[in-house]
Amino acid sequence: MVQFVHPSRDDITLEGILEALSDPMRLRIVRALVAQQGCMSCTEAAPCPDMAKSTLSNHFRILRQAGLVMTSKKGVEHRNVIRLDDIEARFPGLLKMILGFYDAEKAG
Amino acid sequence: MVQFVHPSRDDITLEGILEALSDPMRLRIVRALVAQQGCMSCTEAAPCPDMAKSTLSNHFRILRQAGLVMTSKKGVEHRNVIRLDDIEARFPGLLKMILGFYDAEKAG
DNA sequence: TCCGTAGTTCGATATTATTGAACTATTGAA
DNA sequence: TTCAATAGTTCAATAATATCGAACTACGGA
Repeated sequence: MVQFVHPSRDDITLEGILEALSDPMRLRIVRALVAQQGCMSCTEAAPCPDMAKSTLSNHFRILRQAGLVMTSKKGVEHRNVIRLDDIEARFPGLLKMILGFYDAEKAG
Repeated sequence: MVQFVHPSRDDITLEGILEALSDPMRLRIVRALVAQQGCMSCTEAAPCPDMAKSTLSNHFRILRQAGLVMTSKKGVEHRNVIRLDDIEARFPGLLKMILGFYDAEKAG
């Protein structure tokens, strides 16, 4: 049985957040999770369909370790939720600002 | 004669900024440059004294490419300045917020 | 019980970062 | 001028990290 380790709110670091969000694929995953306002399986939140499962799994592991994502098991799939409250408590406004700029850039 | 390439303001990307700031050493360099409110040589802004010159040089190259730092040559040394205005124009509030959280974290 | 699905883990390869050594450009002193 | 010292870059080799496919685990349904 796979058990996930999530850092407590206070153990979320700026370095971890920046490191996690510095990868374009992970930024897209986080973007999708925030937009969803609920949980998504890993495959649902996948940033591109041709990415290897193992790579996707690794990205989620990094997002979990950074404290950005909380994963629980539900049946055969994993339910991933963005830890909005914890991130907001730790770094108020940061995620919203980054995603805002991200969206603006994508919108052109 | 070494000539430096700096992206124009509009070519500064969020991805580039996040990528550049996701490295702790580069974040410390940027921290120092902002605090200085003026130019610093590479060695002056070095995040730790035992870092290899080539590594330090590479970090500055990444910061330049991201559009965070502007480097000009003055005599035997390089004058590095943080591109505050350009970054603020492109991503208002972002750098200030990140550095604010960084300082808060360091203050413990 | 057996098959399909969703993810993880593992070992190998590909990419990226770091390093020391050699090099360039500039300054200052003999 | 010439020589040594300084600041930083470039290069080639190595160290570290990311990606991948294959094998594996766990669960659900036929």
